Order: sequence, then C-alpha cells, then structure tokens
Amino acid sequence: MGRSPCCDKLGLKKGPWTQEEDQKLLAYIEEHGHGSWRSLPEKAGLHRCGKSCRLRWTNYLRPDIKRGKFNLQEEQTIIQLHALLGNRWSAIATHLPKRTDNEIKNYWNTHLKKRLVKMGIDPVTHKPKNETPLSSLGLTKNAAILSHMAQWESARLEAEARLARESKLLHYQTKPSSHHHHHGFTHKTLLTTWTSKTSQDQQQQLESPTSTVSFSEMKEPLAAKTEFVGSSTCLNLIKEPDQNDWISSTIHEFETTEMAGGVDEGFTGVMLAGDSLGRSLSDEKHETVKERSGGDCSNYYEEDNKNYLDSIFSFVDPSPPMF
DNA sequence: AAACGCGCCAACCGCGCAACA
DNA sequence: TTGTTGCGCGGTTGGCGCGTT
Repeated sequence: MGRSPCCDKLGLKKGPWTQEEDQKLLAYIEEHGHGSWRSLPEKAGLHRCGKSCRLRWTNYLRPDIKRGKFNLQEEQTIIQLHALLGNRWSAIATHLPKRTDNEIKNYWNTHLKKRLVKMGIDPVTHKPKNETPLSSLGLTKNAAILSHMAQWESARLEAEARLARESKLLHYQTKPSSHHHHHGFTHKTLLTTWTSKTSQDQQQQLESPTSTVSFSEMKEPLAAKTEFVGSSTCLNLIKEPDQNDWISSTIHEFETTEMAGGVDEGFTGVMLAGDSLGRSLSDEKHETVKERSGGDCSNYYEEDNKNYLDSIFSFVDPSPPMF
C-alpha cells in the first residue's frame, strides 16, 4: 500500500519521551480517556503522533502494568506458550498478568531465546537441535492430538486477547478515571462467560462472535503447530474445524489415548516441567538426550512426555487467564 | 582514562485487518 | 466494490549503560 509513516508531518517529535510529555499524556488520559489516538496528541498538547502516544501509554504509562524482572513462573509460561503459539506476543501476553507484549517479546529475544539456544534447543521449534530425521519420523497420535490442542488453544487465546482488548478499550474510552477500581472486572467476567459457554456449546464457541479467528487464518498457525510437534501424520487427524465434534473428539481422543510414550521428544515443556529453567535441563541430562535421540527412546521419554503433557494441559485448561 | 564491544529495552516502522463512507 | 482511516501486531533499530581491554 505504501502508506506514509504517521510521523512524517513536520514538527512531530520522535525518540525518547520526556517526563513532561509523560505527564501530559497521563493527565489527559486520566481526565478524558484516550478516545481517538489520532486526535489525542493535539488535544493533549503533545507534539507526537497518535501512534507514538498509544505505544507510550500501552507499554509504559498504563497503570496496570508490572515492570521489572520476570519470575520463574512467568518464564515458564512464556516458553510454554511460545511453544504453542510461536511469536504471537499479544496472545502470550494475555496469560501474563500486567506484562505487555512488547516486554515479553524483548525478554524472549534477549534472555529466553539465548538460554534455549545454550541448552541446545531450537527456540523456534522447541526441539533439540541435533534431532535426527529418524526421530522426526517417530510421530505418534499423541503428538497429533497435541497439535489439535495447540490449534484449539490458539483460537481460544485469540478470543481472549480480543476480549481483553475490547474491555480495555471500553474501559478507558468510557471511564477514564476509574480504572483503579474497575480494571480486571471486565476481563474476568467476559472470559468466564466465554469459557463457561465453552463447555456448554462447543460448536457455538467456535463460531463465537467474540472471536476474530477465521479458519482461513488458522491455516498458517496450524502449519506452525504441525512443525512444532514435528508431525506429518497429524494432518490426517485434523478435521475441518466447523465440524460439530471437533473439540470433543479431540478431547476424547486424548483422554482415551495412552499418555505415556510416543510423543515426539524434545519439547521444551518437558525440559521445563517441574523446575526452574536453569536447573531443569542439566548438562548431564542434555547429553543423555543427545545420546539417545537417534535410537529407541520411548522408555526414556515416557516420564518426560507425561510431564510435558501435564504442562501443556495446564495451559489448555479452559480456565480464564489471570488479569 | 579512553576506546571498544555487547546486552538490554524503549521506541519506531511497516504491514494487515476491520470499520466505515 | 473500492478507497480511506485508525488501530494493533510483530519485527527491527538505535541509544544508553555497563563491563572489559
């Protein structure tokens, strides 16, 4: 399209924000809400473009954001959700209370990604880098089902993210000065409604008006998940999502499948399942993985697979995220 | 003390999408 | 149907601070 950058207009400031600018923006939003970002800078007396103001607000000034070090639980959440969702930072952020997508993205790029690489894990696929073609072919039904779950979780997160955005928008557009008292209510309420509906009407849930996910959109994420589980066979199991029994059959399949053994090895979820990232994959264990990756490793991975499934299910569990 | 390299992170940029005229 | 506008997302960049030489 070639749209010109919004800050091209002469006189609009770029770069780091000053304290004075922050105060102006904060004061304006506290008083009036942000409404239209495009018109906000002029009204607030700022020589910035609306986009710059929005970024400053969402990533820094918003009162409901937490800054500083990520704790272990947050790290695990990021890694596991990244394994499920890839670089969909906004979706990941919906599961990390008070963290912005930008902050999570930065933390991933500067810390977690490097740590995984150090551990010999591919940060894109979340599998050991030295995985052999043979082990890639060792695909199982559980891996395929995980792909289902990942797909489903992806859709759910999309919906949640949308709800979160909408409720925030509504909030700051309508009641700009009351956020301290009301923030959080809309998310939780709406999500509870959404997720309880989930169990009642699975078909309707897929068609929920709150979700922007179309299944044409899902094709790409699906491909990513397929890659993630290293499965080609899973494609055979994936039905058209508009089929009524898609979710229930997935869950049923999962429930009736032997959990132990067979899931493709190397997920970071396995590595991270019970302990801190630093300790969960000791060098010794890592070496063992390397040694065994080319051979018959079903026994070895039996326990880890279960841990991995547990950890993934902790996310797939349709309880509303914390806000 | 100065120069250099590197890590971190706030901010920018470009694109896609939805809403609307 | 098409063009425009506004917003949000994800990738990237640039500047600052800190450690090392």
